[in-house]
Amino acid sequence: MSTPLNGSLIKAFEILALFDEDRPEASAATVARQLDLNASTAHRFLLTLEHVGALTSVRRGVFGLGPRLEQLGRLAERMNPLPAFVKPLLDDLSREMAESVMVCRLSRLGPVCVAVAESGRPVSVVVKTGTALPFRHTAQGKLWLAFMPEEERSALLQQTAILNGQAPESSDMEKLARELNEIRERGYALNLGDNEPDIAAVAVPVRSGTGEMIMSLSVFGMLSRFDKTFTDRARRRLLEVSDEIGGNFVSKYGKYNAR
Amino acid sequence: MSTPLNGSLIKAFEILALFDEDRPEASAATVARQLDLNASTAHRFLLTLEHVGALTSVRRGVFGLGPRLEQLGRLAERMNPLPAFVKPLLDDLSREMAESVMVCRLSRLGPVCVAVAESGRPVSVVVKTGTALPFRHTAQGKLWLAFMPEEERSALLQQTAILNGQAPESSDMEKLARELNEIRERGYALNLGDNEPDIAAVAVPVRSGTGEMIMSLSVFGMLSRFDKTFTDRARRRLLEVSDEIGGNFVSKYGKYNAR
DNA sequence: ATATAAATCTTATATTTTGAGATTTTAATC
DNA sequence: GATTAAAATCTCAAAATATAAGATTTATAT
Repeated sequence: MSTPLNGSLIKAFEILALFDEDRPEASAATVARQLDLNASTAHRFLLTLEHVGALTSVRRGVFGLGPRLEQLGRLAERMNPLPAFVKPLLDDLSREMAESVMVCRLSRLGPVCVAVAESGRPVSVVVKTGTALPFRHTAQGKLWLAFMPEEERSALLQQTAILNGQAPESSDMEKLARELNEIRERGYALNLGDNEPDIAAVAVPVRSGTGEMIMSLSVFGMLSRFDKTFTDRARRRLLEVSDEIGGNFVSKYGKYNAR
Repeated sequence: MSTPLNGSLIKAFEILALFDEDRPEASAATVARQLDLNASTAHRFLLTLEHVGALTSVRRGVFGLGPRLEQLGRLAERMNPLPAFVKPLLDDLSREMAESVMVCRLSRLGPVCVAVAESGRPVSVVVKTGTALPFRHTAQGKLWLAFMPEEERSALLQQTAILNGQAPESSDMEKLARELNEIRERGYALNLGDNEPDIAAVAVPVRSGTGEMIMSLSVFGMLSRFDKTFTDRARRRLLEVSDEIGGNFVSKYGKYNAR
């Protein structure tokens, strides 16, 4: 057969997978029970994971996720392969639509552009990779809000308001909630000059195999060029390409939750 | 002696430590050379790390950090032990100063309050953990800006400006640069009503063993109570406690880079 | 004080990991 | 096209380590 894998390492990551919001800490007894390991083996794994910084000792016998994972996680985010994967697809789509196209992942700052193909038109909108878009008033931002869990959306909107130094009006929140409902039903988001007067965008979700939104894919450009014919065509093409990205990226890179 | 550690797992994390900005990808040959491993062993580790999602295959034989690390990193950040560690120290200091005291870590949103001890005064400033402070005009924000690398500061200021929908004036930038220079020379930052008219704060860096800033420690309260005598005393005490936090936290949890 | 459960340590043996060597793949050169 | 060299990948017996049974220590409740 092919190269066998290292069983210890697999077990170690199974241990790391035990931690989540509902289980922020674990003891050797917990690990032993959950993974059907001998207590001594569980204890040794925990001590080793602590030694490498992946876990940290909360108190005697109890461990939580550690700083090394934070560091590696941040490094991994800065280096992920997504941009290289989608760029060729974006280039093709951009040529076809004769507008700029981008893919965004979610960050706490808002949807962050991770890959962009520019239209090459003399007058067009320029967005650089790494740019975070506002959640409110952009197609990408509203799309992410529409498809994220309610508690997360509330927390995020509150954070954004604090940063902007203003409290959201409740009538604004209701209007937004209605709009997000529409987006969920339609399956795409539109911006016709809401954020910047002359800028328009159509955005669709890219989904993982289990249906959750992992990226947004959008066409954007000058408002004057986004008539109904164009936006309908864009929406359809975007949804086709997003299916292609979702399917191929997942099969190539495994389940990839961008959030 | 005590419980022996699992050597395979240690080696796996040594492999993960090979990746950084200057080495975003690695092959089995690279790993074998860097860690003095047999090529087959190196190959097996890489395949196993890919299997668990810690690495991802960029192309045949070449791997980069993978999505599982991103997920674990984000989870770890949400659950780190820092708040529990510093809270008793903050409580003591808050009682001594008769003002509120907090520790912030850096996030892209700004310094985020991870632990706070409130003063218990009838009229005082309330900040909750999880709250992100603005970079501009707060003592904590300016402190972080002062001690972060130039490229990172520029990128961050640009991001913040985009989110706020305004471009920074160049005279503002020069004024800020002078102010950040002062902060670096003094070793602490002050806010006397810059952000909110009635709020004052003194903030100092907490450093790791290698000298980089890993947290900010600050006293904050009503401006009317922050005369020169108080701010001088606060600054001195903060610097003493920050040394204590930096030394103890690092020895307990290892090198902990909050950024 | 006693009892119990869990954390931690010890150590012989069972199991897995290792690495030498074989095979396959790829890229460069002629 | 053929040849060469380096690296990726696979195979399998020997070496090394991981495992787990059992002992000891610790903490908590009564």
